[in-house]
Amino acid sequence: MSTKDRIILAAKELFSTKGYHETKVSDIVEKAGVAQGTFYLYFKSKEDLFLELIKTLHRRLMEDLEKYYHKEDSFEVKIKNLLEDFITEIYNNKEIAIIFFHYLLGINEEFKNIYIQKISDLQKLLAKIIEKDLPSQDSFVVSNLIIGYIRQLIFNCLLIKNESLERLKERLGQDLCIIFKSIK
Amino acid sequence: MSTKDRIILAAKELFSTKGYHETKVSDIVEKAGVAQGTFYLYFKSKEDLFLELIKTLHRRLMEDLEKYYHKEDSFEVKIKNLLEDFITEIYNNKEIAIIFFHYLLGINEEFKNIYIQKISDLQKLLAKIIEKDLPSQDSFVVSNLIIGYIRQLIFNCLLIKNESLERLKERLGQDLCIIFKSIK
Amino acid sequence: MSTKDRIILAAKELFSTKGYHETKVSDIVEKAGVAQGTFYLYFKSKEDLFLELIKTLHRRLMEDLEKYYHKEDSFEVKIKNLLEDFITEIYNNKEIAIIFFHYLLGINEEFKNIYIQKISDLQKLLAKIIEKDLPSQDSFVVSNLIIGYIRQLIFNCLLIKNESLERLKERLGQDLCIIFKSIK
Amino acid sequence: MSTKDRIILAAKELFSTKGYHETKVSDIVEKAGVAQGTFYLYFKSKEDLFLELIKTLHRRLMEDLEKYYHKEDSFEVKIKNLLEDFITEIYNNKEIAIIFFHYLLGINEEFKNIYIQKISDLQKLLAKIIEKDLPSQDSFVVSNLIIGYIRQLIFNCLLIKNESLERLKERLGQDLCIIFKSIK
DNA sequence: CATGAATGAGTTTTCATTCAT
DNA sequence: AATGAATGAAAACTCATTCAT
Repeated sequence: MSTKDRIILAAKELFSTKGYHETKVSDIVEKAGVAQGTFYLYFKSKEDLFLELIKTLHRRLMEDLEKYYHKEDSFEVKIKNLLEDFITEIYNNKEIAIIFFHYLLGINEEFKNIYIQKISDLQKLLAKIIEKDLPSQDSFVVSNLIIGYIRQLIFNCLLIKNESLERLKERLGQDLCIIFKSIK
Repeated sequence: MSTKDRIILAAKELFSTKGYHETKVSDIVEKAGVAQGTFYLYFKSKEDLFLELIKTLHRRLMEDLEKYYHKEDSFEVKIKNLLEDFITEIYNNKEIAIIFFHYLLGINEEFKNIYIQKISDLQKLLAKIIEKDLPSQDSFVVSNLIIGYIRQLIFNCLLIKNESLERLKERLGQDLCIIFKSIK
Repeated sequence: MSTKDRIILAAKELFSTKGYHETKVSDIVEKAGVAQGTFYLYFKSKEDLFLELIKTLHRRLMEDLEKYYHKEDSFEVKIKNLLEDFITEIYNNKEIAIIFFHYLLGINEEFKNIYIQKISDLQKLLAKIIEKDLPSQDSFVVSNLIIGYIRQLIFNCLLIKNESLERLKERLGQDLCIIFKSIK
Repeated sequence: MSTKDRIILAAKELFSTKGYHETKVSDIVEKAGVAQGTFYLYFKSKEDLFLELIKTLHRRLMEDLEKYYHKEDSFEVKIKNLLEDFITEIYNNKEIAIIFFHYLLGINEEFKNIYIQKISDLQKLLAKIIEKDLPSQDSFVVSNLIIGYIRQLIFNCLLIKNESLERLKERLGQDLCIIFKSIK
């Protein structure tokens, strides 16, 4: 693995365990097995690395959603597939997902604004996708509920219980029944 | 207002705007209009004050819920009254609610564990309350969904839009219809 | 002596001995007998303290010159008194004078520009003062020579030989004879 | 141009623009278009390169002066030719001249001593040359004034205005008239 | 000869906390 | 009770230098 990847891996794990401020650059480089200065060959600052992680996940989640914008499946099938893709991406980037959905908001004002912006991007795109099947006001409420649901799933299944991807999809299947009942 | 209250008021506002780490003791005392040393007459440390805020809100929310444990109303009436009381308490302690539900988890490992403990206390009590009307497995899922819903409400209505208590209750009423559809 | 003055005194001596970059904040606080953090109670940064020293001396030298702008003495008397006042001020702020006239230019680009600006301020004011007695082109050349002479005096008498104020004035007297010969 | 010369050229320009400390080895190699490690094939250290530049200019200036030690021209002709050679050498090594005459003194204690030593070498040789025409005490004062004059010329004409060699010699001619008036 | 990734000692700066008044 | 000057440990970041390729 490249030096840069070793640093990223160490950072992801530490940020998701200890939070942003309590993760020192010295923790990261120690875990990555490189010298302090090496960190700054690859990242301008601790903040720079942190935002790179956040932005990468955000871009991927957006791309995952975009693929569904033109899909012509039935509402329930589309939502089911979309959410399965979404939580697969999240599962494959557990640590950053935890950081993104649960830590980012409380770090400082700058990051708070980034969180609000990025979460609203996701929510709006989701709303646009389901607008074809629901009136626009409802699509907004539902997209909001879905984001909240995903966030809760990350907390319960990844942050607390560290469940497998299979278990995650299983839960999703069950919960979708309830959700569909409520919105149709 | 007493000196201690002035410090608490300043701290609540700053923590909820800037987060825990970015709020300096010097910011708090400046906003409270007292000297640096005065802070330590009333609080052992910055952490001590922070936890006092968190614990106070948590205790109040628990007390609000407990009152409903022995209520014999119908499920829907009980839940509706309970949530109205709950969000009223939250509204009256907006800043700490934001800190509690959105910031606490990401500060450090110690606070993460406190968050997990306290949020699970709330959720379990809620589950116990609705267990009378629902099978225990469902009560767990529903209490979980309700906490997630409340959290989302705090984010959208208090943190981002800063809406009034009336508007909050209005939304709650509308959303409960959907929620009840899904759980019955 | 106040803490701030102790820091300033230590800084002046160290900057004038070791230069700006080789003087560490840790050197200054050690010499001043205060803790590292104390430095930052009084100065925003090392640069901030350095510029405060420079600006204070520059302001004083400008004020010394300004007093002569409206004096109606003969050219030779005026110049003699003016230069005596000037070198007295310089003598009383030896260390900063050495920093100002000999070190400032070579520290970095920012300080280079400050030096060019401030030395040109002094030179222009001096030129204005002697313009009454000399044609404007000559006044420019002469003020330039005088600044150069003062600079050389600081190097030889203060930086290398550390001579007394009396010896400095004595030299000035002798040298002025030569200078007057050349410009009249 | 050889790799070594490319490094020297880059270093000269950077040192004379930004000063010693603010010029990083990474700046030099980037400007020279070579790799970081290549620097150390040709120079033991940054200091080593810097001193090589300084010593080379100093040796050349000393050699320029030495040629006049046995010249039997009249005082005025000798001084005029000598200074023309001197400023031609300086003009051809502008950047190092600026570093030598204006930056070296303020870098650190080691370089300060080197400056004092080298400038005093130059001044003493100059004094020896003019001792044949002037009493020894006067020769010292005059050599001192000449060095001060040269320094001022470098500041005004090379560092600030970047004038041509022709313009430099023109000024020298004019100024020498004044200087000769004062010392004879 | 040349490279450039890696090093780690060294520096500035921050800030929670203390304590004499 | 209240002050606020002083502390010093701890953190982010820099950069001259090395060395395996």
